[in-house]
Amino acid sequence: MTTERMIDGFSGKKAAEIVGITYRQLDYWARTDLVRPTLAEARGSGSRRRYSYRDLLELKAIKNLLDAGIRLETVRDVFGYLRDELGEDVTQVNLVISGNRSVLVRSGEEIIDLVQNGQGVLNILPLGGVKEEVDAAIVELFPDLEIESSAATGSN
Amino acid sequence: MTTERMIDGFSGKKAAEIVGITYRQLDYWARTDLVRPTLAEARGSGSRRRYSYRDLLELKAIKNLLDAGIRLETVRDVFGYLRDELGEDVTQVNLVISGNRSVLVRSGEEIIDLVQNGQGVLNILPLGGVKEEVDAAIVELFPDLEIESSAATGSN
DNA sequence: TCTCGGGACGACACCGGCGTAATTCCGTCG
DNA sequence: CGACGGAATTACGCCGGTGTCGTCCCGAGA
Repeated sequence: MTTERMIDGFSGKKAAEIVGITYRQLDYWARTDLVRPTLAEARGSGSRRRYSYRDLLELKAIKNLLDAGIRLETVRDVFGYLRDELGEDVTQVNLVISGNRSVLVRSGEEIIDLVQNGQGVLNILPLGGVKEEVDAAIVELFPDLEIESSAATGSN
Repeated sequence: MTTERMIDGFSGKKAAEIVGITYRQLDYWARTDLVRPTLAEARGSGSRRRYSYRDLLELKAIKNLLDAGIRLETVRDVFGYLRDELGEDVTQVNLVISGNRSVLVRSGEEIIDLVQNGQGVLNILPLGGVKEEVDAAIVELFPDLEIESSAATGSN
């Protein structure tokens, strides 16, 4: 607050800490167009990326998929679809990945149907948990940051 | 039938064809102790592996997990657990992989519970489908082989 | 405007999971 | 018994996904 107002968002290092990935992964994903910082891209060596709160949600969702043993290649396909549908009501929605197809599902009933008909393997990621995990990590690591349920402010 | 009776089981090449993987994968998996032929191991160059019908089920289950984008490393962990539980009633049972834990689940209700409590990602593989797929592939590729629901005879 | 530090960039290495040959046999059949 | 075909073995290479370093440079602070 010394100057006037810090730029919103999170630095690369902080984003990596919050979602629990290495900086190398964050960097690699940014370069290969998996998750790029929406607030500020890198413009050459020495510049600084700025990640939005929604970027953190995507990063955390990816982290969860990786922890579940999903290949990064598959994650790329999934988020090609998911990026459009990822609205503001991420709460209580489940992401279902069936082979190379991805669907957003609300109720548990729909999931049963998919399992019944289910050919192939279903990967189910509860997106609500993602938001909770990110928020928890923020208050734990950087308690001074304000969180207002789907929007946050970051400082360096 | 010229000699007397062919040795039961499937050759490596046939097993690979039936489950839809490359021979190189089958070989690599056998050497790295993911799926080894139960009827006859390799005893040096020139020898021949013999795979049982249940081996085919495991191979096909693995193939399905790979197609779903699961990392082979994770598959290894899963089958460390699954190999004991993989009884004869593989029909209509679902394999649920939660992180590094794996569970066998019968009804769809239990799945919903898991999703509701669900932290992390759930991978669901319907094992019944595996058996159907293998049987179908056998009759399609080698119609002369007899299939008796959970036991089969192979010739070269 | 000078400095100084953090962060992007580039090159390199490494390991897993195969593909692609060439090689070496075992088995079986004539 | 001698040859031949099919299958296991070995060697080599490739590519994806990171870890590790060293370098370079932007940006904030004074």
